[in-house]
Amino acid sequence: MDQKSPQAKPLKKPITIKDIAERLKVSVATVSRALRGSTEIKPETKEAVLKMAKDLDYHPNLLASSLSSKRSKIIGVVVPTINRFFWSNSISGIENIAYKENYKVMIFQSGESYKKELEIVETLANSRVDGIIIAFSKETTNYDHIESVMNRGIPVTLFERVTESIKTCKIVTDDFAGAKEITEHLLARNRRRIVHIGGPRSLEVCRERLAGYRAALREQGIAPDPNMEIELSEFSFDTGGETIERLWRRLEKPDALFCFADIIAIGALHAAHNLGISVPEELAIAGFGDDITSKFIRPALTTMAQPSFEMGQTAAKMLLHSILENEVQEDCDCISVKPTLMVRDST
Amino acid sequence: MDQKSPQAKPLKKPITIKDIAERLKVSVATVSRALRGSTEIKPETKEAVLKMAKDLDYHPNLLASSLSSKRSKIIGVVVPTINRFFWSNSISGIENIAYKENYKVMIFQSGESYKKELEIVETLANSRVDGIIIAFSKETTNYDHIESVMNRGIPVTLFERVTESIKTCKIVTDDFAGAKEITEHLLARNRRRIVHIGGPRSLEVCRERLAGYRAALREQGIAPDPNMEIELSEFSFDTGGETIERLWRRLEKPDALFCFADIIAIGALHAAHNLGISVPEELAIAGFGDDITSKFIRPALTTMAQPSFEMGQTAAKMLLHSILENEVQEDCDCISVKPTLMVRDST
DNA sequence: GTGAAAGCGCTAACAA
DNA sequence: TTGTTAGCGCTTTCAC
Repeated sequence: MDQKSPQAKPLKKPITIKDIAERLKVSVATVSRALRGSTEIKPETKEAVLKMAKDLDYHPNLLASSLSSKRSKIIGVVVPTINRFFWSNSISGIENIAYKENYKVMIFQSGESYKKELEIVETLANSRVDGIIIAFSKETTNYDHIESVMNRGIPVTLFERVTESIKTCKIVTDDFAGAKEITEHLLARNRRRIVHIGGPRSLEVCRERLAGYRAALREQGIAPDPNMEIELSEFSFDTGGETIERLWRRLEKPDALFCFADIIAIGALHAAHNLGISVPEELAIAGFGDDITSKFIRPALTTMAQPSFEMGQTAAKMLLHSILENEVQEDCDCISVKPTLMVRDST
Repeated sequence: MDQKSPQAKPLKKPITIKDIAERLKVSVATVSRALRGSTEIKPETKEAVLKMAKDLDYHPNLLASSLSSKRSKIIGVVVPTINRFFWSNSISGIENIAYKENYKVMIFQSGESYKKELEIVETLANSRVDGIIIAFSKETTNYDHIESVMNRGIPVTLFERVTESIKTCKIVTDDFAGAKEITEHLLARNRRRIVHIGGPRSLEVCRERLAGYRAALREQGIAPDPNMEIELSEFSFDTGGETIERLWRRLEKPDALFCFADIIAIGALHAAHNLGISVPEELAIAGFGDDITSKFIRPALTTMAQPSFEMGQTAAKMLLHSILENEVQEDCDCISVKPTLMVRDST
C-alpha cells in the first residue's frame, strides 16, 4: 500500500535546442536564432527548426535564456497587499501595459512588513528581473534596499508610497490637494469640528493628507487641533469602528470625519450605524480612495477617487522606458495625479 | 540637454562566487557550500566566506542557481483575478504556508482569459517553478496545458475552479451543499419564487451551485423552472444590477434571489434600492462567498462564507507535499470544504 | 547564413 | 574538509 512507486516523476529529460540541432544537423546557434525570430537566417531553416521544435514538444528554458542574455522580460511589482481595490486595480493597469510590450508581471505583497519587503526585493533582484515597481510598506523608513537594487543596474519606479530620498521615477496621488479639497467640501457643508483619522506618519501619503486637511482648516481661520487629529497604525475596518466609538465618548463630539482611507471610513460608517448616529445629519463621513465598496454601502461614501488603473499604466510606462533606455534615472520625473471628489450621501 | 550620459548603467559587473573564491584562495565549490550552509565544511572557512561575501556585497544569482540545481524554491499561483476578496485572501493563505517552508510565491492573474492562462502557465513551467497552484479562468474548458506541465514533472494543485478530468490534488468548496443550504434557508423564509442567478456553466463551481439550488427546491416539491435560472457570463456589480432590472419587468416577480457570487448579489441589492424594492420584505437576496463588503452594505448580505485563507493554506500544504515527496500525483486527494451560512439582514 | 566556441554563475558528482 | 571538473540550456561574438 505505501510502497513508493519505483519511477517517481516522468523524468524523460526535457528537449533542448541541442536535441533540435542534432536532429536537423545544424548548430545550436542556428536553432537559437530561428527560435528567437532573428532575421539573419534562411526562411527554410527557420521553418524547419520551428517544425522540429513543435514535433519534439520543445519548451524553452527561461532560466538559461535569462542567464545568458541578461534579460528576463519580467518586471516585479511589490505592494503592501493585493487585498484592496486600489492596489489590485493598479496592478491591472501595470499588467495592461506590460503585457502589450511582452513583459510578464510578477506580483508580490509585503503585507506591510519591512522585513518581508526586504526579502522580496532581494529575491526579485537576484532573479534578475528587468525592473521593479514598488509601493513601500508602512514600516519602511530605510531605503537602502532600493538604492542597492538600483546600483546593481535594475531600474525602479516608486508607486504611491514613495520617498523623497530616492532619485528615480515616481508616481503618486496629489494627496495634499485631494485632502484639502475634501476638507473644503466638509467645511462648505458647515462642518466645523472635523476630525481627521490619519495613517502612520512614516508614510508620506499620510503626512500629505494630514497637511492638506490642516491647510483647508487654516484657510477658514480654524487652527488645527491635535485632539482632532488621530493617528492609526492599522488599516482595517475594525480600527475605523473602534475609533468612532472612542470619539463618541467625548464631551464635544465631532460633526465630521475625514478618514485617510475608505476602509477606515467604511468601518466608521458601520459603527456609526450601530451606535445610532445618523449620517450625514449628525456626523458627516468622508474617505479617500474610492474603494469599490464605497459606492455600494448605505449611505454611499463621499470620497476622493484615485485613478488607480491609469496610475498603474503610467508606472509601467515609466519603468519600461527606463528599462529600454537603459539610462541613469537621475533625471526621472515625478508624476503627481490629482484625485477627483466624489460627493455621495455620507456628507 | 538631451545628450546621453556617457556611462549609462553602473555596469561594474556583479560579484560572483568566483570572485570570493579567488580572494580567499579557495575553490568555488567551497564557496558554494559555505553559502548554502552545507555541513561538510570547516566552520572557519564558512565564516571567512560569509564575511568576504558581505564585504564584497555579493548577491547570489538565482537564475544560475536554479538552472544548475533544478530547483527554484518558487511556486506559481494563477487566479482569475486578485481583485476579489476570495482570491486575494486565498493567496494570503498560500503565502502563509509557503513562506514558512522558505518558498516564494509568484502571483499571476489570468483575467478570466484562457489565452492568458495558457501563456502564464507556460511561462511558469518554462521558468522552472517547483509547483503550480491554479484556479481556472471561466473560459477554460481544455486542460492540455495542465497535463503538459504535469508531464514535465511539475506538480500542480487545482484550486476552487477545478476539473474532474485531471488527476491531481484539488481543493474545492462544497458548492452543492452550500447552495442547497442557502436555498433551504430561503425556503424556510417562506420564499417560493426563488430565482437563481448563476455563472457560466463551463465552471464546475457554477454547475454545482445550480445543482444544489435545484436539489433544495425538489425536496420541497418545487420543480426547477428554466425561467427562474439565469446564466451570467460576466462577474461584476453591473451584471447583478442589470439582471434585477430585467426580472422586475416580469409579470410574476420573484420573491427571492440566490446569486452564485456576492459581487452579483451586491449589485442586485444596489439596484433594488434604486428601484424602490424593499429588501428583504419584497425580495430576499442571498449571495455566496462572504465577500468583505457583504457585511458592510445595508442591508447586510446573507451569504455562504468560504474559508478562503484556510483553503489557500491547505492548497499550499498539498502542493508542497507533492513537491517534496516527488511522487506521481495519481493518488492525490480531493478536499472539499463546507461553507458556512451567514444569515444577515437581506433575507 | 551558418557554425564553433566561449561563456552566463552556479551546483554536484567524484577525487583527493 | 576541500578541489577539480563537468555540466545546466541558452546567447552571442567572431569566423567562415
